[in-house]
Amino acid sequence: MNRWLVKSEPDTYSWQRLEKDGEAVWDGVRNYQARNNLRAMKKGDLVLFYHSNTGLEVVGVARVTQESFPDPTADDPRWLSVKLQPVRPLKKPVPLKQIKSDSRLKDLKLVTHSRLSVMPVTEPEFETILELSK
DNA sequence: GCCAACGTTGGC
DNA sequence: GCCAACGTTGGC
Repeated sequence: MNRWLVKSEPDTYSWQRLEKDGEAVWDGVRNYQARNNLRAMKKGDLVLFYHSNTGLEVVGVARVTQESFPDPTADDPRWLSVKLQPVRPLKKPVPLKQIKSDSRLKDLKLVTHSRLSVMPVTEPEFETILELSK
């Protein structure tokens, strides 16, 4: 199983909305690197859900429920979407500030490549974030 | 609201 | 194919 992190501006699509909807089509990604990451997602992969712009914290864990398919909102079928379902909210959201100050997370793309919206997370990084959320 | 970082576009 | 100009993202 692989692990990922996706970013969303809560004003556009929040974790609370995902919980309410029960499942979401993760569309609108228009960046090649992010697209390649969507393509590599497998059903059952776990996904950290991060609020960008407002919030600036990891707020929940989601799961991939459908592997990549052409993004219904794109003209070009090469852009892809996946489906996500909420698993659980973090007891304590993990703020970017805390992520940046933890040496175990220094290679996380959220820190090193801040504009990427869909990124892989290693298992130790994933576990570290869950640990910080307790 | 500002600005740095990054990606994309388009002229040459 | 290079690079300047421009647009967008996202942290502060």
